[in-house]
Amino acid sequence: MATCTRSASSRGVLTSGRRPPSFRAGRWGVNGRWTAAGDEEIAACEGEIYALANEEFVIGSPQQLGEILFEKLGLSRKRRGKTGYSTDARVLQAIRSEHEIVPKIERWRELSTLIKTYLDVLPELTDERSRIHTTFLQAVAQTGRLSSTNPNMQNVPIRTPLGREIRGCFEAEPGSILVSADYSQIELRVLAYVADEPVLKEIFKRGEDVHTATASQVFAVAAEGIDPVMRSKAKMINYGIVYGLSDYGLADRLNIPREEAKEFIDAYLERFPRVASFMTETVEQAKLNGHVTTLWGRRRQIPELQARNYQVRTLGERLAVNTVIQGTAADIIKLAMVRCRRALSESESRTRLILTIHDELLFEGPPDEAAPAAELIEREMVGVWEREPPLAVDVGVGQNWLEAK
DNA sequence: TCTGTCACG
DNA sequence: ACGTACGTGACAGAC
Repeated sequence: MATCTRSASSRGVLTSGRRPPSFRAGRWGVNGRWTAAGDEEIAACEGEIYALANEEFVIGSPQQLGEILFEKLGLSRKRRGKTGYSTDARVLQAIRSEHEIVPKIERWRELSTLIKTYLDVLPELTDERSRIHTTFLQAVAQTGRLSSTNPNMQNVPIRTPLGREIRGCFEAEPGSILVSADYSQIELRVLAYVADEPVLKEIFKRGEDVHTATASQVFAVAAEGIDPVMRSKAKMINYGIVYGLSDYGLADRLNIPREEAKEFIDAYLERFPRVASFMTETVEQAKLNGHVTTLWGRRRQIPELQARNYQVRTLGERLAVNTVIQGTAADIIKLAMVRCRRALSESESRTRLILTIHDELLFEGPPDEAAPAAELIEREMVGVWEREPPLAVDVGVGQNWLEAK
């Protein structure tokens, strides 16, 4: 992979270098059986869905699916888009218990997405060494992040059990090993710093689990009393704050009444008051200047703030706050890439940076170098930032990308 | 070509 | 009262 500094490419395009992660045909043979199983399960799903709907239709058409669910079967209509009622994953989740067809559709969606987008495509993109080469775009994402295309290596599945199988298909070259290093909750740490919020900073300085600690603050319950449901609500609130969520948005995502969502947000802002003032001050400044800047001076113009249209203007307000946080995190990982490459080179390491995914760096190198390389990488990533709260990095080593994570 | 959906962070 | 979470890229269906 070529190094990615801000001046690296005037055309804004970088291709990954000689050693991208491989997607091995051998391994694929094993998974060939799995894909066959996937195809069979999809076919079975289809049959069951048609039987429950009492007709055949194109399941992949949101229009036709909407007619079946909301007109023929009379299920609850949630959000609507430009052309009709939404049938997206959140809607299906909310109406899952209303009809047994819904879980079948959810399963069909999961299988068909993973097979069509990844399993059918990636093996076709391997080179003669079974390796895959992505292209990084440096001048697309408005926040300063890199993006990845053809194929997009920054959205390889991991969240579901099936998705994890796909992640595991990316293997180190024979005789090499992968080292994955990711920043832990980098955006929330950046928020704690830029907002100078003492309670949030303290959570990170103590090394506590930030979502559990937030749940404890918001719900006024001791950390020991926080169950997984409360923690996941707090996680939603934590990230929602970074993105500028509304009570309506939180209510929709947590499937709770709007009043309750409003109470959660109010409780959060009361417990972390400097986050509230950071948001209003950032928006105020952005309205005056017409732009925001990240900690390292990356600038984003936000013309939306001048719009007369309310919807566009409030979008501008969310962009202002989010760009400072996401953009600063992008600055940090770019600096980390430069530092890691330089330090590996100076120590005459044979370990190479092969992929960057917003808060994660992936390296490949000789197995006997993995331990010292992991130590070096962690040191360089943490060392980008000498502020409070500190950054934290999780490092893993493995033969494939799933094991390394 | 647009829209909806969904994969990741 | 408004409309309702940020940033991407890929795929399928509708027009």
